[in-house]
Amino acid sequence: MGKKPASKVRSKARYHHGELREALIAATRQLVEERGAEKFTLADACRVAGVTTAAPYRHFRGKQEILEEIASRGFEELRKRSMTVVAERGEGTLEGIIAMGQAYVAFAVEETAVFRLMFGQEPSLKKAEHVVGTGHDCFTNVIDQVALYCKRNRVRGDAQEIALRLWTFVHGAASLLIDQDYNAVAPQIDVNRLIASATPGLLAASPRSSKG
Amino acid sequence: MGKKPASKVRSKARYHHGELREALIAATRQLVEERGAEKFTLADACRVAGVTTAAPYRHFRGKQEILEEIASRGFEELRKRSMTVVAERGEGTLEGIIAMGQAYVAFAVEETAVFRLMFGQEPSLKKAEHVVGTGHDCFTNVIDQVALYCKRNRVRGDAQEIALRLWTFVHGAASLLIDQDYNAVAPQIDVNRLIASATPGLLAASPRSSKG
DNA sequence: GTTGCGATGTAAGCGCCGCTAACATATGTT
DNA sequence: AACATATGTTAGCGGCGCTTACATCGCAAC
Repeated sequence: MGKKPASKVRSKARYHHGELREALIAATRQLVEERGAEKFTLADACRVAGVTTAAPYRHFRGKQEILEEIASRGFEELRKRSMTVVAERGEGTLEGIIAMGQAYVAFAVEETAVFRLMFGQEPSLKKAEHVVGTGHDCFTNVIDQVALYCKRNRVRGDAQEIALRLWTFVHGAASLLIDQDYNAVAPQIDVNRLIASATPGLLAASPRSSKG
Repeated sequence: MGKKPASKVRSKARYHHGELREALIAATRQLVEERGAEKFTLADACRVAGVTTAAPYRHFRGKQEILEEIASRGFEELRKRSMTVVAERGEGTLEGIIAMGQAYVAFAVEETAVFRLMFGQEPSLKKAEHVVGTGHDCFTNVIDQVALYCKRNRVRGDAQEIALRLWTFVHGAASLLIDQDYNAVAPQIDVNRLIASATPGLLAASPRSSKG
């Protein structure tokens, strides 16, 4: 009992971790992906990283700030994926645009918790400048592709509005899929096919709609 | 109404509340709408209802079960709204279907927190039978309208798939709107117009080839 | 009307959380 | 070597979800 400097099983019970910031981000990301962002506790992340629960406050203002960092990195990765996929399928083509949508959903499925953080309701995240900034860059990419498509195919219509339609649809698909809301209604749905089949209709110019 | 002789006037500090279950549901709904479902604490609801924090456990298994009840009632209200709006605009018409989508978004805007509960990721809600059931009924309504529309307009295509497309789009619009994700990209967006302009394209049968 | 009992509320308390303040240790510059 | 700073620890505050044991109420049987 009492105090003693007895070493633990750990090779070297360092007093200082050394890379605690990154270690906490990694632990948080893992735990959030496992148990969901709502059930995540900072204390658990501390245990994974092997530090006490007060340690994180040397690197982050609080729990929220770790989540912000993860969301911001998520936008960067999503943008990277989009650009990669479009480069493979062809800039400004229908196939490229469909592939972007499918990549969006794939990201949501593979990094569900990060995706939820990125687009969730947490108001403090909406105010974090670098989060909003990376998100905006991400969308600009879509507009560019749509504008190019419209130009090539002589589609009359605002590229921004068409891009918004596409984003809306694809985001809906991703949300309903990861929240398992399709299950009660169409458990066997193939979302990639759904996107491929809906995209052409969304890419058309706005029809003269009969008021709404 | 007054099948019960219970005193309507709040007498002084009764030991028994009398209608605690409903009072807690009401308090929860209010608090969740004010501060968000994640920040909501059962203890606060108890304070609003004027009881101790142990009282709810006579009526609910725990915090989660109150939220389930609210989600379930939300589905019922959403279905009611949908049916009302379609009855006004015309069964199986384009206008009726657009109006349903707009009603969906209106519900999400007016009852944001309830909407999030209904379609959120909380896994325990997905297992609650009456929640899933009412959600399913809600969607069946959409399929019926689309099927009727397709028959009248001789659209070849699976009504279920087309309904899924519509739901996907409209759910995406509602999500992006209430999570304020449009803000970083198109702050002035008119979602009702977006729905009206996108719906015709979504109602078409799956194209066998894109234009050109 | 009294009595007994189930339903419903309170009081007290456990373990966990986010966060803070004061203290201890490591790191690097001079 | 000595200090300044960065980084981790110990101890603790208030709050939460939930449980157990006790108090009170309402109603039915006698």
